[in-house]
Amino acid sequence: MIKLDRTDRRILEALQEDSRISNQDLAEKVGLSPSPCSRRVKQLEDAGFIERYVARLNRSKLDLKLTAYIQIALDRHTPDRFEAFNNVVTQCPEVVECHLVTGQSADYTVKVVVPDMEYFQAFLLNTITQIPGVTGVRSSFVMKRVVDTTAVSLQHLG
Amino acid sequence: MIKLDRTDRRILEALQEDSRISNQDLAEKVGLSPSPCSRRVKQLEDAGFIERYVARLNRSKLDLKLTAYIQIALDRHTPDRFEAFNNVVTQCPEVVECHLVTGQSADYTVKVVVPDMEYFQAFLLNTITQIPGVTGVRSSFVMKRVVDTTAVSLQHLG
DNA sequence: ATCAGGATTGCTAATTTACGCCAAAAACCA
DNA sequence: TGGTTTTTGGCGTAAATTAGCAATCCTGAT
Repeated sequence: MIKLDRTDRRILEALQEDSRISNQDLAEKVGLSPSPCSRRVKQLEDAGFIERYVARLNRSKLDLKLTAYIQIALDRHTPDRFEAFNNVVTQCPEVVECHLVTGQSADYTVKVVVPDMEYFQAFLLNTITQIPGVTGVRSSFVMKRVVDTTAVSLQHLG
Repeated sequence: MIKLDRTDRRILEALQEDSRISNQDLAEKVGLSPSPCSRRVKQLEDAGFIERYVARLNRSKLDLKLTAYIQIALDRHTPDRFEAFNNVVTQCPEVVECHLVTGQSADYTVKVVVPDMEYFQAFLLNTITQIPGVTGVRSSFVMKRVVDTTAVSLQHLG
């Protein structure tokens, strides 16, 4: 499958908003009967357009009150430096995002979700700054979440 | 509902990984029979621990090849400045995250997902820099996604 | 240790949902 | 326009979800 028609796009948009919608309701929403709707969903999964279905939790209710961005610079840009960093960060459950980015002072942008500042400080000291090659570290903290979604725009497709 | 026991945590962890798991499989995974399992899921939803269920899409397959972080500074920190900014950014489908953050040079950190650099440049010029009060704008681009999950750690609860 | 009181579990049954099969309709291409 | 391919929608079967109810487990107090 290569090309997506308007119905496929509407299915993807609906599933981005509510992945637990029943196939019947989804079919009605996109103007299809249940049979072809479930077929298309399965095709979208098999073709890799849908990567996974996840539940989003309320972080503050779960005592995860602090979200932080950490800008990290490495001393050298060698494969072993990157590999070491990636290996550690991938194993940290506190890390929800980690990206290698362009820019002047930072190589990595890391987003962590933790209970509080005390936890964060320990994480920074015991984990991040222990990684070989990590030199510059600069943190900023989220005061207010204005937008936080996983849904991407599909407008450019139609 | 206030306190979560080990079974609740295992349910939340499983749903963070795969929200479309059948109730039967979920029940087996957490060591429960289907009935109490579905009851607990519903309670976790009603109590607000589970906010929503979403599908995550393959961005590059959907021609969304560029992810960018934009650091934005405002000229003044007045309510009308913040309100104007939030209103615009909330309406942009390209914006997947926008946070008011602490820090020296930036007030907002905005994450956008767009098809390419040309689209990004137009978005920056026509949308972001048009918002009253926006002064400093600095962009960095994601070269490699090392970690990108929505699942948060629940270790601290038990 | 024993015994209520409350909460949680597991079974069963009824409703709802999903999925494969097949003919009909639509779209596509020469 | 005619023939081919693809997609659709309805039907029937199988499966899953959800509510009701009795039994069990846990908790806390005497």
